[in-house]
Amino acid sequence: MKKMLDLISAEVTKAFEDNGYDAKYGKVTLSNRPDLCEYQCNGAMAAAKEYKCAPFMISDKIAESLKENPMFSSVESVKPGFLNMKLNESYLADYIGNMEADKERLGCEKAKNPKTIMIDYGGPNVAKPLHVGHLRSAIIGESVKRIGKFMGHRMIGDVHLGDWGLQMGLIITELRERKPELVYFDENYDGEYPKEPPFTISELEEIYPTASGKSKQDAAYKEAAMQATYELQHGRRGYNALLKHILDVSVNDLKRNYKNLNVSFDLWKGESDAQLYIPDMVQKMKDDGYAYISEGALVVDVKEDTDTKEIPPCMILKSDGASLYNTTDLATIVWRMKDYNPDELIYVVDKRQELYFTQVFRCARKTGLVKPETKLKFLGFGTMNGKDGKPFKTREGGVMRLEYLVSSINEEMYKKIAENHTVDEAEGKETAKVVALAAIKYGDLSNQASKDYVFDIERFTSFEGNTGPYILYTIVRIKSILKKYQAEKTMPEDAKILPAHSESEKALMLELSKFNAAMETAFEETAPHKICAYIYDLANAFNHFYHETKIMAEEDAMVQAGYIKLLELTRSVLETCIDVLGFEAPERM
RNA sequence: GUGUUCGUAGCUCAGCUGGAUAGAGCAACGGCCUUCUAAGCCGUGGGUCGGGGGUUCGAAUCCCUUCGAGCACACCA
Repeated sequence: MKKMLDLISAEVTKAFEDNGYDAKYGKVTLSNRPDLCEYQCNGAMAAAKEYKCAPFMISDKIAESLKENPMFSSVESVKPGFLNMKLNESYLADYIGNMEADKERLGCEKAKNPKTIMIDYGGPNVAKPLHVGHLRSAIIGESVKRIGKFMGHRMIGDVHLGDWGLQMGLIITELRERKPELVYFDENYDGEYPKEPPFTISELEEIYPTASGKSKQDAAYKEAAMQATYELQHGRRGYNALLKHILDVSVNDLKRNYKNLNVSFDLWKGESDAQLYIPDMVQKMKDDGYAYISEGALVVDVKEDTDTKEIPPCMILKSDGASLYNTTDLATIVWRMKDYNPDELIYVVDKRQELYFTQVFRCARKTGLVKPETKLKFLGFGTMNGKDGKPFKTREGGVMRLEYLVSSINEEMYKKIAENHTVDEAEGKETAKVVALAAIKYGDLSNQASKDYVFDIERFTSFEGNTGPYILYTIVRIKSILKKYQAEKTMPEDAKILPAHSESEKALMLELSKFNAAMETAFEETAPHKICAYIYDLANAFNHFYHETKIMAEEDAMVQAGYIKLLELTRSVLETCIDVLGFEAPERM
């Protein structure tokens, strides 16, 4: 279905043309004065200059032309040259009826040219627990992925594990100190390595920080870890077998954690998967004359004339010849292009890495790692701060584990539920989990991704006003009426959505009609917060309607059936939206 | 120092491809549950959109300047 604004714009544009004015002035926008009208066109004021006459002379003519148009219930030309329009109720009801009939898409067309888009989010480190810093990437990335999928694109989410580098050497070294008898450390061993890992996830999570601490104190220990890293990266069998165990144990745990957040990845690739591609890539950069030695390191210049500041070159290899983060990220682009040939790559990363990614993107483009038309997008997000405006920490000042954060919010939520209703404990806990996740995700996504935001647990668990729980509550109310209707009545065969009987019903319909535009905009601007803003408006419109209209008490069966259809559509739209945001609604709350 | 992002109600945030009276939520105050879930609805108070200039018929929005804050600036990731 075409977007409502486009349909209206088409009519208004035609009126401009019929009166001899340029089509470009016919653009219609949502009204910013809902008390006066629903839609407005300001083109007459802009056109006044070109046609050298008073703006209202133009708007008067346009209004006259549109007077008989069945699309509108009123068209007015006002003061300097505004064109104010209200939609005809029957026209609107038809539009909403078509949305309701389109169960799958709810009037939102899929992209005409579907793209393959790879999205890099998550970025957890192996052997380290997820902490609050990983939350935003997961939440935002998941939502961007789902929005793209809904719009018909092929979205491929890659977790991009941090599974390479010194941290692995550290773990191996510490393990060797503790259990030197393990076969992995016997260089002469050439048999099969055991299938069972020599540690559990909790041991692993304890080993890493211990090793990291020791290496800072003890130079010899650090040297050993670096040596282990080197040997690992140069194919020592036992170490690679250990790496596999570390990965397995860690990834299983990560999957469990992400599942709790309703986040999933199509690919569980890591930095280690890119290593294979490094030698050829580096060689090619040298051969093509892009890479050269500067201050001992191999670099590629990425300066551009339009830069307002000096952009340092992109470093490919350190002066000791070792690879670094850049190398891995570039090599990751190599396999992504080779295996998936994406039209676009999106990185959902902390915004502090912006300069770094500018370098990587330019280098990839310059050296031909990607095609000229491949889009590379940096979606930087801001820091999650505590109530004091400083980076979120535990009370003791440490990094807060994500699992801990989530479970403490779950508990708070359960308390609130238990206060409000008498519920069976199992159901209450389950509901608490669902509502808590909505609170966390909506709280994050309703802010612009690029801004820092304050994560205030109290506010998030208070669930009043513009929050996830408010949206869920609205859905639950709708479900409740629908259930009741289903139990007591049968929907007439020819039931359909009727022209609005009240202002609040029309307002609800107008909000519903914005669905396709909201989804499209959110995709184009990779802006989940626009979906949040939309469903908040929609939920408000519904709640106004709800309070004014006694649906189950309605005596006219056709009118009542029309209401029910309207509610079904409202529920579908809300549920589709929260689904792309990455959470869901319970049956009751 | 250079660059960059930002500064909107007491607090947390929308609005920013220029439009008519700058919007929400929280907090404060006042109404609404014998009636589809009051996690709701209705209402009141609260603003020199950091300051100053400019462009324009018209600026929170665009440009310049200034003050203030955050962040980043090649061998970490």
